[in-house]
Amino acid sequence: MTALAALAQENRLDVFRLLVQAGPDGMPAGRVAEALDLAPNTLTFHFDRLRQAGLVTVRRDGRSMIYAARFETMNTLLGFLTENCCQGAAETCAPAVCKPAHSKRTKSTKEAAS
Amino acid sequence: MTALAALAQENRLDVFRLLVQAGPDGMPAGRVAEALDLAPNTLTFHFDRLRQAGLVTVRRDGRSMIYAARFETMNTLLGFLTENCCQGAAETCAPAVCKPAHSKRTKSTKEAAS
DNA sequence: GCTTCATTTCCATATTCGTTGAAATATGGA
DNA sequence: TCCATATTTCAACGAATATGGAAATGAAGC
Repeated sequence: MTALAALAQENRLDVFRLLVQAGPDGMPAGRVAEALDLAPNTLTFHFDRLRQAGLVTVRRDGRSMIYAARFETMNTLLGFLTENCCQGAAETCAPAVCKPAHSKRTKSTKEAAS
Repeated sequence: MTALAALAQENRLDVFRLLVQAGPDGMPAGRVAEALDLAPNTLTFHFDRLRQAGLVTVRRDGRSMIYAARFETMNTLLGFLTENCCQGAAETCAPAVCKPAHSKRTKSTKEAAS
């Protein structure tokens, strides 16, 4: 539910999409701010929401903060939404899966895919 | 986007789930209010949001208003979310589909499935 | 240690949201 | 016509949200 709410906001959805495109390596906050033309403090606010929802991870690299999408959570959300749709008839519903655009088969993506 | 926002609220999500369970024939507002223990005016507010998002339709039956889930819109939303996830690599992503639990193959559901 | 760069924290503000109570509207039946 | 039922409309309120400016924090380079 918090993941759903986190994505239900234009700017946050844009941020997440951008991070999905960036792939598992993520991308520094500053580049996101520049790409989406968002004030850095505003962006921090949205990052917090996304992180709280488990949709994003952060790590520090020098003075930059690198944010990256968590595909696992996105897949859980998609699973929840389809389950929601096909109550009691799961077999009639195709499962939805979210993978990095250019899969690098890292540890985390393997887990998410399993 | 409005569909995403519409579902990102506990009560509204519950309402939608209930309507999905109810299937294409839908269910009167009063029954929804009773099932979820929501005040009728509050419920109208949420129905409006869902309708605005195209997630729900209404028709009058006697003094009751019958609300029904629109699977088509839900499928569009799922499509959007997976597209969002598999940018440029759609073939690596399984499509998500939302169907009524007990498919009755009405005109509208056939359209949604196509 | 000082300065610069990247990001966050804090505080204020305007807006939107979800809910409620009271009154209005529409339908069906006696 | 009068009444009961089902739902909506309206006005109001507190809470949460999104955004902005100013100051603080942390890391790197001189």
